[in-house]
Amino acid sequence: MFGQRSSASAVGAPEPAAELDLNSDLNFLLARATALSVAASNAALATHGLKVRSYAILVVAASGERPSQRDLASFLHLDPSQVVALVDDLEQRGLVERLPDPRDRRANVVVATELGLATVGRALADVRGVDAQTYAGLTAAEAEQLTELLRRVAFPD
Amino acid sequence: MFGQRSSASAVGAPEPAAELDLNSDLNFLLARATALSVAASNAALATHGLKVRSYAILVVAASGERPSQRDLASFLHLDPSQVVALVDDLEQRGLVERLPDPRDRRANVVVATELGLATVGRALADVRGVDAQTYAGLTAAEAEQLTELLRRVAFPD
DNA sequence: TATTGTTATACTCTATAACTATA
DNA sequence: TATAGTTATAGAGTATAACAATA
Repeated sequence: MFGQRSSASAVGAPEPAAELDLNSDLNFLLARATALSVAASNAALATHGLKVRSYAILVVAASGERPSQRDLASFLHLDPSQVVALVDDLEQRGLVERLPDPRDRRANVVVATELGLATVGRALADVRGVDAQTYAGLTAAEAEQLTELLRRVAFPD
Repeated sequence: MFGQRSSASAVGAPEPAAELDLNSDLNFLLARATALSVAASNAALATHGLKVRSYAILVVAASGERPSQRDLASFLHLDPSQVVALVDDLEQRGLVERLPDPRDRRANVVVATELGLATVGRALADVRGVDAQTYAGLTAAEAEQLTELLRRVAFPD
């Protein structure tokens, strides 16, 4: 069902509006592709005790950027109060540290520990593994193309 | 912050792993683009008392496909128990009807009413309006290209 | 025996407001 | 006066198991 639009409606049924085809709807395709991506990523991350949100925090903490919790919140589109809980969890497991920001005594800088760096490296490899399945329908060039188009949507500037 | 990778880390900081750049990560860009899309769509749909999930149900109900609740669940990646609540809401507001499936007395077929068709038409127009903003960074050809690439990811067959 | 719709339940995710300490 | 982190809480979204009617 829903593979292609039926060319004729059932006799007597109210006429459906024209362009009501979710298979061509960017919002719908985006949501569905993301659902597959998140499910696959979470499966790959479960081995490491991570989910997409905690993994994203860990990746940025391991990037060398030394983000504050506020930076993490705005970059990852999370509420600051959610970052607290996520960093709490990662810190208790020894994957990240909260370090004082020398330039603002209100702020914490979140940095991955050595264990955190090792963990994110292994997690990344596993995510790449499931990505091969998730994006199996695309060639490498198409995946690169998709990345560029999505970047323009995700970061409108 | 995070606009481009810093070329040099702070002295003495642990060396970050190489390809830890979320700005090039398909999973991350997909999630972020979807978050923007959902927020914009929900804002456009609020006027009509809809959100993306109830809107999706209504769109399929208005498509002439005459889906069962089970069809809706699998196509929209929802649990059948969620479809119950969503269809309840739409039915109570007179936007869809549950009709008996002549070929299976267990199943309901979900069909948009005349009011539902009118509503989905107006909602669609408003969603198209915010889409112009959401995808403003893309030309029409690029949006079409993105649609095709996402379709291959969202429907792996 | 399997499937459709349904109910109940719990768990995750997300959003909001208020507080404290610093700026 | 505004901002960073925190706490508490409620709402939305999601997942699971079990049940009655029907296949």
